[in-house]
Amino acid sequence: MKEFNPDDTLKLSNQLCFPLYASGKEITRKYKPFLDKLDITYTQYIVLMVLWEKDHVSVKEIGEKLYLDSGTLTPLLNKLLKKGYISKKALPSDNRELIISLTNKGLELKKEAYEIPPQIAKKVKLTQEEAKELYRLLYKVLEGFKDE
Amino acid sequence: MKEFNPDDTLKLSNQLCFPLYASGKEITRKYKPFLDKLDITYTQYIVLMVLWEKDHVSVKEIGEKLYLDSGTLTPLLNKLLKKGYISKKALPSDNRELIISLTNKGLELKKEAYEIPPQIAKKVKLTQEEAKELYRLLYKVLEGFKDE
DNA sequence: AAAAATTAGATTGCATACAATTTATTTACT
DNA sequence: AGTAAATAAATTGTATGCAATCTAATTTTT
Repeated sequence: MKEFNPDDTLKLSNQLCFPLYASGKEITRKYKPFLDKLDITYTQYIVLMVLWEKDHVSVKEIGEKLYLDSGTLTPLLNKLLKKGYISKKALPSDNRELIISLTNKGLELKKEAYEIPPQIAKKVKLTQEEAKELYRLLYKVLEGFKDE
Repeated sequence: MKEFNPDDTLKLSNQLCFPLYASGKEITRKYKPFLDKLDITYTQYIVLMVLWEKDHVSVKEIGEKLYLDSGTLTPLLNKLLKKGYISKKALPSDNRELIISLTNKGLELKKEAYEIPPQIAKKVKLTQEEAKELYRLLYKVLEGFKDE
């Protein structure tokens, strides 16, 4: 029978957090060569993904979907604006809300992005079932964090 | 039978990458209140974890274990040095290598860190089996990335 | 041994992240 | 209506994270 050693809990190899942190970092890195061609970053890409799925959303809504706050989004949206992919407009019924919309150029970009997910999927060496289970577990972690 | 729609691949909800990115970000955020008490950040914490497990390692070795490069580690190690948790010394047999060692203060900090992993584990709402499977899958993703 | 190639860290520049604060606006309350 | 509370973004400050480049030291080649 193994003795319990408090040191063990502090081993990198015993922490779920570390592979979560590292794989999150590494997978976004895999996107870089593909996103470089579109001249956008990973975070800009997921913001565009939100818009491609549903146009005309507030900064707040983008932030909720992506777990990002205005400190990250404000400058990032300004970059997308400068690149001509989005436009901003205050909501008439509530001037505090800023509605983000895709420009034609931003919409066009979607076509070029189609190629990306399959290429990344190829790099992730999991079976269909494993990928599905990983997906389920990650969302369970994320959902579990919400009620605190 | 469902038709295949290319738009579907670009939905946030269909991408494994996004929950990986988001959960990695969110779980490190959960550490903040605990690490604030020790006056260290998450990245500083995992560097110390490497050292707590094996003292006197090179910057390169730390980087390999944590998937971080010198651009991240150099300034971060300088902060840990300033706080008095580590010391630096060039390897006599190879002056390019910088060996990082724990100070007594850095070693002492480990005792205060014992409490942290169990507290985080409590926040992750997974069963033991799920946590284990998630762990396995994440390492499989990380390992799969290595051979490219 | 001298030149070329490699390697370990440091540096620079750009892009997040996020806590905390501020500002403008809107809603709730008396 | 007038003030207080709440809300959405913007701003500020600190800490990564990484690509690209640079520098010094070491190894490999010729």
